[in-house]
Amino acid sequence: MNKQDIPDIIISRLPIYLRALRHMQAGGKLTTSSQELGAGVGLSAAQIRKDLSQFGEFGKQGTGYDIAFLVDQLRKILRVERVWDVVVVGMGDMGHALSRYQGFSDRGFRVAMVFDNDPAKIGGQVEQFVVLDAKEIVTAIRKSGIKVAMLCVPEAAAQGVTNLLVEAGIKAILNYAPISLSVPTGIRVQYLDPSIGLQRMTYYLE
Amino acid sequence: MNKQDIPDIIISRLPIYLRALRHMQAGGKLTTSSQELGAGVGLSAAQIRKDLSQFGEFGKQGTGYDIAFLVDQLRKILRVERVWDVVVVGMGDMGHALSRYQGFSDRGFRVAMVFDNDPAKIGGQVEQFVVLDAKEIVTAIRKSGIKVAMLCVPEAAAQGVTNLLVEAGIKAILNYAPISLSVPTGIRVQYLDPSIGLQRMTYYLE
DNA sequence: TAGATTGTTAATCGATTAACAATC
DNA sequence: TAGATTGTTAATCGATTAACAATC
Repeated sequence: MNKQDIPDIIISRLPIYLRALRHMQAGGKLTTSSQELGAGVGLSAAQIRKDLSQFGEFGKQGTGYDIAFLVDQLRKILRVERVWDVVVVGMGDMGHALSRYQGFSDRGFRVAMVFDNDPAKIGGQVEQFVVLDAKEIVTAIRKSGIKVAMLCVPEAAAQGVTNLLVEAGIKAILNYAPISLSVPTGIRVQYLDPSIGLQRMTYYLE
Repeated sequence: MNKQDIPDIIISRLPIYLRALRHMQAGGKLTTSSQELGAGVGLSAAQIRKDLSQFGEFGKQGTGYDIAFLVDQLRKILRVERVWDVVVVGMGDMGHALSRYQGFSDRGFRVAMVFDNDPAKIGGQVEQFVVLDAKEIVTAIRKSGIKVAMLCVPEAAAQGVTNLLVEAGIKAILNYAPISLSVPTGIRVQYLDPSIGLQRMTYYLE
C-alpha cells in the first residue's frame, strides 16, 4: 500500500467521508452503509466501497460499517489521529478568522504561530497569539518543525512568502490568495480562493 | 454548445485560467501560449488547448493567444463580464472577512446583503452593510432577486439556513460550514471547508 | 521562408459503475 | 433461514495525452 499507488482523487474524498461520518456520529448513529453514506455526500454506494477497499476491509456484509471504527480508520489513514501544528501568514481579516476558528481542534489541527509584515500588527495580540514579524518566518518555522501553513497574504506577496515557507520546511500550504503558486515537487498546495468557487457556479446560472 | 454538453471538470478549470491570464496581464504581458499558460497553472499545454476548444478558436497558430481577448472570452463564458450581487449569511469572523473582502469587485461579484440571527448583531454595521435579521432571509432575498450566497454559519445551522436560501431563490451557494449540504437538483454548491483542505494534504506528510 | 503554435483526431490512460458471489 | 450489504471483478464511461496537419 504505497502512498503513490492510491490516486489522489480518492484521497481527496476521504475527508468528506470522515466529515459525514462524524456528523452521523454526533447524531447518535452507530452504524451506516455505503448506500447511506453515499447519499449523504452525493456519491454512489459503489464508489464509497471502492474507495474504502483501497485501504482495507472495514465493513460487514449484511450490516454495513461501524461508524466509530470507520472514523478511527479514516483518521489514521489521513494522519489526523494526531494534531498538526499550523502557521498562519497574513493577519488580515481572513488570517484573523482562521486564527480564531474553533473548527480545527477536533479535526487534527492547531494554530501555533501567526505572522504579518505590518509593523502596526507585529507584536500585537490575535486571540492567544503574539503576531510575529514575517522576517522571522524561516527561522521560527524551521525551529518549530511545523510542516503546515495557511497563506492569507495579498496576491502580490503570495509567491514570495511561499518561497520563504518552502525554505522554512513547510510541506503543505492552504492558499487563500488569488494566485496559482509555483512550488517544488513534494510540496502540496490546496486552493481556497473564494472568487474561484463563485466563478465555478456562475457559468450555470440563468 | 449546450451547458450540459460541457463537462463540469472543464468548467471548473476556466476560472483558474482566467486568474492566471489576469495575473499575466497585470504583469504587462500581451500574448501567451498554451505551453506557458499550462506551466503557470500546472497543467499540460494539450489540456489547455482542449479545454478552450470546447468554446471556440481563440488562438493563432505560430503566435498563441492574445491575453486581453482570451480574458474577455473567458469572462463571457463564465458570465462574470457582469457583476453578481451576493448575500453573506453568518456574521462570525469568516462572514465578516468575506463582507470586507476587496477581491470580489473585479472578479464579477459584489456583496449586497448580510444576515445574522444574533440580536446583538442584527441592525449593527459591518463595513457598509446593516446586518439583517436571518428571519428575513426568504423575503429580502426574494425581493432582491439575488441568486448567489456565501454560507458562514455554524455547522448546526447550515442545513436549515440552506433550506431557506433555496426557498428564497438562491441557485449557487459557497459553503464554508463543515458539512455536506443537501440541496435540490439545479442548486449548485461549492465547498470551502478549511479542515477538508488541510486533511487532503496530511495523508502525504511524513 | 522557417519556426512556432494552434485546433483536432486517435490512442491511451484512469475512474466510475454494474453486477454478483460471499457472508453476516 | 431470508434479507441485506460487503468487497471485488469486469465492463463502461470519460478524461488526458500524443501526434500532426494546418497555418500564422
